[in-house]
Amino acid sequence: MDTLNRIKELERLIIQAKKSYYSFTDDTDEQQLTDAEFDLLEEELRQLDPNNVVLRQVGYEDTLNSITNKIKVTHTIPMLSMDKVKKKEDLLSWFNNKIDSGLITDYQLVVEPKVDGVSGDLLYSNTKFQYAATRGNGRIGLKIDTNLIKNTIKSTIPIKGSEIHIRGEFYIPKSYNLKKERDDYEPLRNLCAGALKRKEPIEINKYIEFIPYNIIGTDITFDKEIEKLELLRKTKYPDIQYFITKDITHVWEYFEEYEKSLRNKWSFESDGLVVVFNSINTQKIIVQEFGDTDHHHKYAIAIKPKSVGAWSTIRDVEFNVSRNGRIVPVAIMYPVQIGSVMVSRATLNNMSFVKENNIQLYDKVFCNRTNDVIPDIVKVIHTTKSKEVTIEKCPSCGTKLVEKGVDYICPNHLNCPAQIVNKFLHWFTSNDIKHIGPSSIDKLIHGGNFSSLWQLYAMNQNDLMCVIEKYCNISKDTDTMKEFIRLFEKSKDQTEQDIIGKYGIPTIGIKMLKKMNIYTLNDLIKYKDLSYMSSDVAVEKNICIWLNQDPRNFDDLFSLIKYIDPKKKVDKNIKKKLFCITGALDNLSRNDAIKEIENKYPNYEYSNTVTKDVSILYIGNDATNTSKYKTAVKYNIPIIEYKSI
DNA sequence: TCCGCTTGCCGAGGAGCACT
DNA sequence: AGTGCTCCTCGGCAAGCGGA
Repeated sequence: MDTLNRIKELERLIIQAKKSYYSFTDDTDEQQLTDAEFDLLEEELRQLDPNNVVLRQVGYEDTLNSITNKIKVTHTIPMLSMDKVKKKEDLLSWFNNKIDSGLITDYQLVVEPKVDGVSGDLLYSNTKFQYAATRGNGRIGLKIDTNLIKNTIKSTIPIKGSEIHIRGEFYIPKSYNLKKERDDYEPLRNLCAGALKRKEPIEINKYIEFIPYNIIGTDITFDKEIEKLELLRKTKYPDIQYFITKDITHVWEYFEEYEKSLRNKWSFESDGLVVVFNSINTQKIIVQEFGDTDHHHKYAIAIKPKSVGAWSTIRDVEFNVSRNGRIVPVAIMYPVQIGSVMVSRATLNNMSFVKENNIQLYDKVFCNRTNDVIPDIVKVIHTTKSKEVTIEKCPSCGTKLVEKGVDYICPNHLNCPAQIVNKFLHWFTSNDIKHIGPSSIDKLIHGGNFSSLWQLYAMNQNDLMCVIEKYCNISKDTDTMKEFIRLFEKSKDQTEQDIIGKYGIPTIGIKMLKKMNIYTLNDLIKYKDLSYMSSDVAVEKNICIWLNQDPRNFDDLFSLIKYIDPKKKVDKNIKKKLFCITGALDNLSRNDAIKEIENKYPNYEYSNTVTKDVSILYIGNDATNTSKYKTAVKYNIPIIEYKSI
C-alpha cells in the first residue's frame, strides 16, 4: 500500500474510533480499540503526515460533529480582530501614542483594504494545500468543506515550509449584485458565510473568492509587512493593493479618498481600511511595550467608515428579562432597509438609557448599524402620538420591579420563569452544549417543571433522553439527540472552578475566579461572612450578596456540583491548599473528617498546625478557645464551621 | 482597560408534521 | 415514501454599556 492510501486508511480508522468512543449505541459488532492501539494509529499517522487535520482536532470529543460533519481546528496563533477608529483625531492619537514612547524609529505605515467577507485560514504543507478553516472564536474554528469551493482554492503554492498558514477573507465580488436591480441586492457577506456551510455546492459557490492578507509559517521570517504581501502575490490568489507612507495625515487623506471613490471602485465590499506598521521589528516592539489585549494587536488599527442608517418608527417596546433579572428594553420598529438587510429591532440597553435619551413609544428614530452589523438608535424625534415608556411589573412573572443602578430588576430571582430559562441557556452555551436553545428550554421548564440545572444532572441518561424527547421535540434515535447527549456528558468533565464560573453568579466568571483564587465551593463560601458586604472589592461584595440573598442560591450550585461530581478532574496546576481542623466533631473522628474533606476537595491538603499558609480552619464544638483558633484569627484565616460543608 | 452581560440579521440545514 | 411548510438552532458578521 502506498503512503497516501495508508494515510487515508489511518484517517478513517482514527475518526471511526473517535466516533464509536463517543457514540452511545450498543453496537458490539464493532471492535473497540484500546487506548494504546489508538495511540499507535495516531503515532503512525503523525510519522507519515505530521500536519494531518485529523491530528489537529481539538481533543477526541470535538473531533467530528456527527450532524454537520464539521471538524474543529485550533488556531495555534489566534486569529485576532482589530481595534477600530472612526475619527481623524483617534487615528492620530493611536499613532502618536506609539511614537511618543520614543522606542519607534521606523514610521512607515502600510494601508490596505479591510475586505468585508468571512475570515479564513488556509494551511499549506510543503507547497500542498491541507485544509481551510473559519476564524470561529479566533482560537477554534471549523474546517470548511473545500469541495464547495474547488475553483477558489489553489491546490499548491510556490512557498516552501512544513506549515504555512495563509490568512485572508472569503468573499463574493460585488459584480454578483450588479447584475440585479438595486432593490434585490443580496447581503454578500451573509451569502458567502451561508455558501461555505452548504452540504452541496450551488451556483453561488462558484463566485466565492479568497484574498490573502497575512502569511504565517514555519521557517519563514519577514522584515517588513509588505514583504508578506509581495510574497503572497506568488500564490496567484487575488492580491491586496496597498498604500505606504510615513505620514499619518496621508493615511487619513487616503481614507477620505477611500470613502469618496476607492471603495466603489474595488471589486469587493469593504468595511474600512487597515493600518499597520510596516516594520516587523516595530510591531514586535509595540507588542513588548504595549502588550496585546484579548482581542487585538496594538500595532494595527482599522479605520471604519460612517455606518449607513435609515429612519423608522418605534411601534412597540419589548422587555426582556435577563438571567440575573435585569430588564432590557428593546425597540421594535417598522422594518426598514439598511444596507442590504431589513432591520426591525434595536436594543435600548436599560431604562436609564431610555430616559436619558428621551426615547418614547411611537417616536421617529434614525437607526444605524454600528460597523454595519448591530442596529443602534442614534436620533429620536417625538411625534404627536409619542408616549412615555414605562414598566412596573416583570413581564415574565408579574413581580413588582425594583430600581438598581441603571437597571430595573425583577427580584424574583429563583422563581421567575424568564430568569430560569436564561440561567439554563447561559449554562448550555458556556458549556458548548448544543441543540437545546431558548425555545426548547422554555418548554422544558414549563412542561417538565424543571427549575434547577442539577435536576438534569441527577437523571440517568435514558430518563434525560425521555425528557428531552417529550418536551423539546427531539426523538431519541436522531443525530441531534446523540450529539446533545455527547455534549451533555462532556460537560461533566470539568473542574469545580469551571462549574462555578459557568454557573452564572452575577459578575463572576472564570477569569474572575482565577484572579480571586477561588477553586472550590469551600473557597467561595467564606464570602458568606457579612463583613464582605462592606468590602472595597466589588466582586467580593457581589458574592456576599449572592450568598446571603437566599440560601437556596448556594444550595442550588452545591447540588449541581454534587451531581456533576467534578472531583476526578483536578487542575494539576493548582497548588494544594492547606486546611486545618480544631475542636470536636459530632460522630466523626478527626481522621474521617480529613478524608472527607480531601475526598470532596482534591486540591486540599491537611495541615497539623495553623500557619500563615493555611487557607481554611474548620471548627467543631467549643473550638473558640483553642490556640489554632486564635492563630487563625490572628492571621485573618477564614474559619468555617465543619457542619456547613 | 478588563470583564461580564446584553443585543441583531442572515443563510443553511435538521427534524417534526400534515398532506399526498 | 416523498414533499413542502414550519420551527428551531447554529455560526457567520459584531458592538455598546456599566462597573471596577
